Amino acid sequence: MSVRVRFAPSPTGYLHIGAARSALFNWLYARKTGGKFLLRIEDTDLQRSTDESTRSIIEGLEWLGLDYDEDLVFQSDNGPAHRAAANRLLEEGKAYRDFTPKEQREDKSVKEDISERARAQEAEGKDQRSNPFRDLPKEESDRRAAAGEPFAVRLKVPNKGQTRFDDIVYGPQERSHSEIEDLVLLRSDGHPLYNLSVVIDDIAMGITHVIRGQDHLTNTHKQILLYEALGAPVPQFAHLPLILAPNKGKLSKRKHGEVVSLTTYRDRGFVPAAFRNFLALLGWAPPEGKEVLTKEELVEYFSLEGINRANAIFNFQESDPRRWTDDKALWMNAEYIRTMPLDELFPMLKTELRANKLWREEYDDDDREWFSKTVNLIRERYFTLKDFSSQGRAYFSDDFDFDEAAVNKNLRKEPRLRELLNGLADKLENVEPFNAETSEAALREFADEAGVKAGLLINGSRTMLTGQAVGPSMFEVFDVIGREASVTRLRSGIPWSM
RNA sequence: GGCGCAUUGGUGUAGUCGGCUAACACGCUGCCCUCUCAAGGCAGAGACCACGGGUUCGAGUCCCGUAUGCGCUACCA
Repeated sequence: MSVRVRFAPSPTGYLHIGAARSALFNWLYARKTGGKFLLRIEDTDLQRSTDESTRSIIEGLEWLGLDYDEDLVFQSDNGPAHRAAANRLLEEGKAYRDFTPKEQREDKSVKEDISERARAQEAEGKDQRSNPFRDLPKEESDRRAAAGEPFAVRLKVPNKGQTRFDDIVYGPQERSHSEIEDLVLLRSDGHPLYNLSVVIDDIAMGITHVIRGQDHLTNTHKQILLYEALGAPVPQFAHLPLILAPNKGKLSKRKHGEVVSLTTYRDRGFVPAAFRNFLALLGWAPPEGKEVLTKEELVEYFSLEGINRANAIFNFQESDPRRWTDDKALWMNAEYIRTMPLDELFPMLKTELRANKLWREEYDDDDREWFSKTVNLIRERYFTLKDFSSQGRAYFSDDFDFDEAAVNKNLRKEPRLRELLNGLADKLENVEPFNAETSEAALREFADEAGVKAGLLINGSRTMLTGQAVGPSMFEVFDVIGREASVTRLRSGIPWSM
């Protein structure tokens, strides 16, 4: 039987990186096994679900390069099927109507509520199975329902026995039925609940392997009970360790802000392949230790068995702007930027430069060679695509800012420098041809004549030409900026009047 | 409260059937290179493998217990 997996997010906000990682693992497994990767939007919570969120999920997957097969499924379209399944179980006596009035519950105190109820139940000697309606005769149940009395539908969990399954990641799992309550399938307003919906939809979609977050590990037993009640084959399960915040708590938008949202990485200049690569390494390790892997290599090496069981911490420091996200993610991105084929980098650069009005169409044809050379020169020290339009601005435009610290360090320190740099400009004006070698020779010669260290002129030039104190080899910069612009910039009065 | 899962340097992980002087990557420190910053090269710091006990000639690896963290326990998803 061929593998069918799915990614089933609920569209209640941005795509969380944890969810993105689940999607990745599902996708990898499908591609590895030649199976299908399906996408289902779990939009049954109408209040919280938005179209915008659905769009961002689809865009996010696309950005990561995770293409899905077959048609997109909206869970909300399957409401009737969910209800029909619940009613069938009711007919077959595998579920029952619970006429207990619905309890109002405050969302914030659920956790305490649960504990309190559990303690109270224990004190009264009740167990999960103590529901007065569990064994209500069918006729009476039918009569009360017909009379219009509201009811929820609950699964009749067997008193004795246990469910067991072999999780591909976590190994054999066993849970006694006595630990499982009679879960609600249908609310009293007829709305199907999560556990029912997933199971029905997974059956309908022919899912063979359920790969999802570890937060569903214990609930899996309930779902297995449903598969069995429904007479459907139980899929294989593989639960993934969770991704936690540095304090080992939940990674949430409210607490941690934009770091958890996938779109942030797109917007802040990540190369999709780099982020995908980083994500794959959270909870999984390639068998041979090589960590920088192409999409194809990820598919080749991936296996569910290789997934780690302990939760991973997403390591970032909110207080430090340089560590706004995980160090390794940033490193991975830089690694991709400086080593990936230019052909693949160009489209991303085009988008980035265009957004900042730094793109010129000639970069695609006449100036292609110059553009390649320039990008190659500067990409080595950049971490994100954004750096090309910020730190790299001076390479693509004459209109750039001077970094004040750089001006202080490289220009103001030496009073004669303004005059010297003007002299250098005069000298460079007559260098023929103008390139890295000749500009170097000219600069060194000029330094000798003036009796100053070459470094003084080099560093000064760097700041005059790029506005910064750091950057590539100065002579390469002269070459790339060109004679005309170099000379003009050397003579500029701007930094001197700052 | 109950149940489940996890626990290897700051972080991500590797450690097959028990032999480890505990490996790799990121980060960190220093040196080299050098016109700066990176990259690269080299060197290094950092883990009594959560703790306690047991089995064994020998335990990160097996068993039991404890602690801590996380998850689930909803007419949320």
